[in-house]
Amino acid sequence: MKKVGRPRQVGQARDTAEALKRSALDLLSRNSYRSVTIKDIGREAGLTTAMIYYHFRDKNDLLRATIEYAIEKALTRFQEVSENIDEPAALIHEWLYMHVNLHSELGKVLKLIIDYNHSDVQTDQIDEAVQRFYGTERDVLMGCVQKGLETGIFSDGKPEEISILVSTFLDGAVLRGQILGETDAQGAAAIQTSVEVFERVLWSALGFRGRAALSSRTG
Amino acid sequence: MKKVGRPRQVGQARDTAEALKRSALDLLSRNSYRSVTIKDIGREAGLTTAMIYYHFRDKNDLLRATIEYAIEKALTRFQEVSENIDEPAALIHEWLYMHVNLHSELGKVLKLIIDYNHSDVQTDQIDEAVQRFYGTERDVLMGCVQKGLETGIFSDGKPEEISILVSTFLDGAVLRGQILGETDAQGAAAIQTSVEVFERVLWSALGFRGRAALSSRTG
DNA sequence: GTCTATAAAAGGATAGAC
DNA sequence: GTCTATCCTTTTATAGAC
Repeated sequence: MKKVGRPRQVGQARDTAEALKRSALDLLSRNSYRSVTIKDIGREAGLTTAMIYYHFRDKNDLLRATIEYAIEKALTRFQEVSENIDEPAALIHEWLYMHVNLHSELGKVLKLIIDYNHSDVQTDQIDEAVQRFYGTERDVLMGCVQKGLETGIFSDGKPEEISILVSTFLDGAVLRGQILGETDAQGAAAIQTSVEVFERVLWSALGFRGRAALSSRTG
Repeated sequence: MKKVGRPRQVGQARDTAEALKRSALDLLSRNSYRSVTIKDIGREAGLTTAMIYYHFRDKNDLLRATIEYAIEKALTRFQEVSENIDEPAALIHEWLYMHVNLHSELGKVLKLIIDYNHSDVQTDQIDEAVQRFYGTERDVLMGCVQKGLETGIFSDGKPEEISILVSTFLDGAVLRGQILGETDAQGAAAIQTSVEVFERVLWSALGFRGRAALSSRTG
């Protein structure tokens, strides 16, 4: 069922819709859904409110599109990291520090998910995107532990449990970055410290004894 | 400068103000500040909107009072736990499981703090209350580690680092409880699992070898 | 201390011109 | 595809009776 006929300025349209989503993401990561107005979003994108209703059904629809946009962008990052690293300990290491480096982006996603969960807007589409988001993390982490146990570099830990442990901790770390550091540097520093400590503790929980080689690369 | 003269129905007034704060807390823990209306809060408390303006300056003032109210209640709980337990490992254990048992209350506080941080309402009073909240946790945890190292039941770990590790993790756990379990049981289960795993990992990080005696009490 | 009624402002949404 | 102008609803806040 492909759309035919003349696609008039369709490139332009996509740009505008995306500009609106970017503006919405930016504003929604700093303020709640209800406190960000249609006018705010339009102004931020250099457009008027009417344009939002041309590209989206209503404000809720823009929220849906924005959350999906943010999650898909984050998932792309997730894949870039996880596809290029085979060695389990190295991948976990990268996973942890990806959260330090991208704490600002990931903080926005987390903030949006929290906001969405506490809003009256509930759609299957977003629910699935959120599930995909956390599911990907779970798959990556469980896969790492599993593989590490098989190859013998890890001697301890259940994949399911470690996965929950890590992703719960990282949620906390990213959240702290959001709560503490309004100034970006402060947030980054807070996350960095806690992740460093956590990594050491994690290696110990996994019975991993080769961290010196890894941490010299990034730390 | 003490107020004298007849304090007409002053007890009643305090009750009403507190009822409003309780209603506000309840609604604000499930919805954002901007999406909760003055009318909602009034209705929840069985009163009209005008009463809010009798007891509080405006909506922002009610938010401020509500956050302080929630934080003070949580701090009271914190003290109840930390005052009655001397042994460091037992106190840390209780601290962790307090977050499981009170995940609903603490989730509300966390939600309010996040909301406050992302609102345009910024007051020194609340900032101080938030600092006191996290400061208390920090003091308790650092105190435990310090004492444990001195008495020799812990053989490893820096107080500052462990404190950051634990409180960051617990933020994540409580947040997960909020995100996942709209149903209270689900949230509790999710937190419980992750805290159990974390506790084991933590004892290992502290070089603590007596956990069997402790976990049999609560686990 | 509490209510009813209402003013005043803000926000979401649409119609119609270009 | 985009803008201007505007309508309608919701929400905050106040005045005044009881």
